[in-house]
Amino acid sequence: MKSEPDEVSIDNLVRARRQTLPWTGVRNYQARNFMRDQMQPGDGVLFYHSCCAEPGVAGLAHIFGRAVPDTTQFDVDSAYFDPKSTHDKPRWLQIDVKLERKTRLLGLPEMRSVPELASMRVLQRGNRLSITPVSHDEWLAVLARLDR
DNA sequence: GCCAACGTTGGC
DNA sequence: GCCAACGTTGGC
Repeated sequence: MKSEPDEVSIDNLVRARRQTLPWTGVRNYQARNFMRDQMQPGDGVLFYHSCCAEPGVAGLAHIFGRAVPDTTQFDVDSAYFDPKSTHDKPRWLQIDVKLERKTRLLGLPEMRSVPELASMRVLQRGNRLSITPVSHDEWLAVLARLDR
């Protein structure tokens, strides 16, 4: 799951109450559908910092609970307000993410150097999805690399 | 349903 | 700040 650290960083998650944050602001249907259809409570999450000086995996987390309507879509004061969404038919979803641990930064150049991560979705050219699946092998490769 | 225009993302 | 890439929008 990608986030701009200026918006929400791994340190925000470390300091959050119960070390849990609602993942709000996803405004892409494919990413929303991952939350709705694919993500299960307990699923592992790689917390990835994007759009910053040092992009890369900054921590590990897991999914807590199920996807529910994103509260920010109804908040007129939010940058994520969506006037076309209704309470009856909410368009966007959020899901709780709970910290596992902050890790050392596994930076993008290092990730690109790992053969097992060559086809990782988040690293593909042109990928703009803020939520992308991670295969079991990719997960293991990231964990192994973090232990170095 | 097509497709050009536009806005956003994200690495550098 | 630049630029490539992509998703969304809206006219037709």
